[in-house]
Amino acid sequence: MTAPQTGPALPAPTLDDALGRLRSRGLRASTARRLVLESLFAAPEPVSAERVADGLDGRFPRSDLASVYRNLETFEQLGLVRHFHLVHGPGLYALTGRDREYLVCERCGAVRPVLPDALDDVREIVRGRFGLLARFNHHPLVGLCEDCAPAARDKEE
Amino acid sequence: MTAPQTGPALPAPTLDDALGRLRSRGLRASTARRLVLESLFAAPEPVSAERVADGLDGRFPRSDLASVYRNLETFEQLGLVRHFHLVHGPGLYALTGRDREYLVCERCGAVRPVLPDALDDVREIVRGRFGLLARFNHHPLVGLCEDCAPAARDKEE
DNA sequence: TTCGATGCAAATAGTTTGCATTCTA
DNA sequence: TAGAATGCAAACTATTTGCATCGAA
Repeated sequence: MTAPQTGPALPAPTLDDALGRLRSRGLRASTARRLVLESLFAAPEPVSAERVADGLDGRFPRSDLASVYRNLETFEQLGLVRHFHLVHGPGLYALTGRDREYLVCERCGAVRPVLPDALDDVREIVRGRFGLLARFNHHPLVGLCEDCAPAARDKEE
Repeated sequence: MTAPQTGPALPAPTLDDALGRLRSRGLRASTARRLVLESLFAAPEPVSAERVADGLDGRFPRSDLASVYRNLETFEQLGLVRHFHLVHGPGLYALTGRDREYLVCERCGAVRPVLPDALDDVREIVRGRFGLLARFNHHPLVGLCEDCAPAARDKEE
């Protein structure tokens, strides 16, 4: 298992910028990598590796899924990309510089992205009490949304 | 997909109690089910389905993994069992009445179980601000522990 | 004597790895 | 042209499902 290197989160504003970052580290700006990056720049929302491999549902040529995973990991190590997990489904990838934290309903799956500072006071409580620096950008804060809480309460007590 | 029924969380203090609960719902107290319950009563810590199938690493006779999953789900619907996910690895199962919430370090995997009321003020903030009833018993509160926070900060900024 | 439950095998989702081939620097 | 990256297949982890058989009530 490779050490979990998150990499410095230095967003690349343009595709050429990102390719330049690759080259400057001695990595190669291959067609396959360009394709993945194009998809990420084109996607308004975080996307799964599979959607990237599908060329964003056909908007770009297909690429190999295994290579997409490898390349997304490379980009993540360079700080170009971040990925996170919602409760269900595949991991989602997005360019850095668009970072959010996520709240998810474990019952209906509803996702709510929030700006990181919206949870700073929570972070402060958890850090003070348990010495843990809480982060909700890679794994979300999970709970029950207003629609689901009543139904769940009935079943539980 | 079956509707996510959590079931009323009524702990069964003894094995016979749990078997009785099965019978009272018209379900059968089979040998396989007895075996799973024995493992859960014998385990001091939450256990994976695989460890249960292995008879708690040989302390009990083996059982079929698929049946173990089926039975754990049945028990969960009866409110006898709860399961939760840490960041890595399989889901973990434990008898109800031992409920905890979990804090996990996303970098080193360190797990810290806490009593549910230790996070009540966090719950209150999140509910007030986002209308989400936060729960950290099924999916943990994830962050960086004191050992890992400095290393991660270096790589990220 | 019924259904409910079992055990085996096979399928599933998401992701990773091995390896011969291809392409970039 | 050397070594990085690709593409395909195969492995992998955790879990679920189909189905013929078995067994508890």
